[in-house]
Amino acid sequence: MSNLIDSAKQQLISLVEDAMRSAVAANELPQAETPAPAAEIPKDPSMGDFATGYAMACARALKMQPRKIAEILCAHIQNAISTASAAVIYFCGVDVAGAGYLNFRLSDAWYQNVLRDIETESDRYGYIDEGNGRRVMVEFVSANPTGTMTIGNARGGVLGDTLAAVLERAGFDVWREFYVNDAGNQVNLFGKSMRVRYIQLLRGEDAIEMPEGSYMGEDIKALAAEYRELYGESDDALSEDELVEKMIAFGLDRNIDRMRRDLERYRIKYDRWFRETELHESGYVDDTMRLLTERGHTYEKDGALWFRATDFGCEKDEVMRKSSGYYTYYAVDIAYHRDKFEKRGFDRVIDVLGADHHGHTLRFKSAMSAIGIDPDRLEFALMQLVHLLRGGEAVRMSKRTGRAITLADLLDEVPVDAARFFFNLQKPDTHLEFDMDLAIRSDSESPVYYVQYAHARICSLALMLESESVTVPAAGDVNISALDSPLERELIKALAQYPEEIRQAARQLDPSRINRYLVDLATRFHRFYTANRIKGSDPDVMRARLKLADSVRSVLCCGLTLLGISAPPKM
RNA sequence: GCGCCCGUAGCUCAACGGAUAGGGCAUGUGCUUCCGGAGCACAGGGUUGGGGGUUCGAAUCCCUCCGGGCGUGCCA
Repeated sequence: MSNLIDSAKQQLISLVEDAMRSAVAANELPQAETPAPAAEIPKDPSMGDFATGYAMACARALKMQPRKIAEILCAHIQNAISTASAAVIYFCGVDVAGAGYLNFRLSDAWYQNVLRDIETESDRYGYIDEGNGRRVMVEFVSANPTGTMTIGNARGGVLGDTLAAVLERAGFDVWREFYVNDAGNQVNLFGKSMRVRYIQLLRGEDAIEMPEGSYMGEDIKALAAEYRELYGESDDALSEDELVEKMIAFGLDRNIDRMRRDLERYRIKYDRWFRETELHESGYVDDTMRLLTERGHTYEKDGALWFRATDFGCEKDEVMRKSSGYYTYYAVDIAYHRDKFEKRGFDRVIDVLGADHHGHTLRFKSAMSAIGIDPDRLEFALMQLVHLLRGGEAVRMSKRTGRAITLADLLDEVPVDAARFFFNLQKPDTHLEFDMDLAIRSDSESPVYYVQYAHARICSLALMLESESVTVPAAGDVNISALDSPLERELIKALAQYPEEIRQAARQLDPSRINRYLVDLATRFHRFYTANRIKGSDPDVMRARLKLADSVRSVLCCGLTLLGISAPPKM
């Protein structure tokens, strides 16, 4: 449960605040309303491990030169540092730089604590208690069961799954859910399309035409063929409605089963596959519409039931129940989200959606307000769509044409480790270009191998030293001053950054931070490892460096595990 | 038309409002009697789409224009 980056920042802020009070008390600085100090990490470590531009921020309020303010504060902080107990103070020095920056140097105690935390927390390192056990549901993929999953679902799957993993480590009680749209127009069309293909199989292509708007994909033909194999040819005698209904049940079961298998292959497992039909059958949609009406948020027009969405800032009102008597997807989704919050008691709900659904966000929040649920409890992780390239050309994705590259195709060609890493390398709100050809030959090029290689390298080093009776020492036995080069200090700081990355990833709903962090950590390790011999060094130095390397191994393993990627000891 | 997202090196992406805007790929030059060369070091590459504004300080916030993506259904 440690976060030494954050602890150091807090301590820095306290030191600055105390110094401010002391300086005012000593009449060195005037009493004034000043902004709260903020700690930052300079890009260039030669400017300190931590810094604050507080003196600059105060210049206007104090009507003094920032540099002068900084010098006064600096003297008080130096005094505080020198009189504090070495065991609890994270800084060993502070100085004034530039226009008025206060630059802080970390103490040996801080560095030693980093290694100690990684050792004691082991595979739980990076777990923080930001969530305090609050229950959060992450709903993701939720692909339409009338078709196959696409490359876009490959990105959404990794985003949702790793976001859930990040939230777990941030201290939330996390639930993964897949919403199955197994009712409505699309499903009906799906059944009708299958029926026509089935009849064509029995009586020939010319016997019956695919109606306008049908699902034209090969997958529908394949399902019809499977159906024929299972049930024979006698179902030709059923009425159209009977046959369609039977085919829907059959087709959905097949497709959902396939999705489940493909996702498991992709290392994604859900706590629940929630069926839309359940909301209809239990009467919960009716009940939710009744609630909406009771609260005065609906009206009838042209034979349809409308939701007064404009009362909540939407552009226009929305149909809840069509004049045909059927509910719209939107009405059902309102009931579904009410179920998440009211029936099942989740504190937060995060929906992972493709950016083409961004128009939903305000509508959903409005509906939550309308039924008395705080809309801030519902959040959206929007993900830009994937542009798939093959042979240098864009591949269009369409369920209807069946020309799309599916998730299953992807997994046939690209190793799961690489796919999971690649799709989560960029922030969700950037368009992602996925070059199939590049991914396939990515064995040695993908950044995932770079990270795994660092891990494997350390494992084999430890193994080799062990054969010479050199084992990894305990953190308390490490002479931290033996790790005094900039590369080593930077590497330890990078290790300390991991819990902070989890926190930021959880706050920003951006798990791709972890991927970039791991690449950065691996880079720092490779640099350190190239520059510093371990085997054959002075025993004190060797043991300290070995401990450092082993700490890197441990954190790389934590991060890769979080991402659902293997951390092999050999490659 | 209106709304949301994006525009950073040849390509692809980073950068709590902070100091000289960084990494990867690609290009060029080097590094192995020694712990894994799937690695490392160095180099070239930029008016952060244009123009205003806010302030000690802007890739970041505000306005405006340009360019791209996506929405804007009694589809889901």
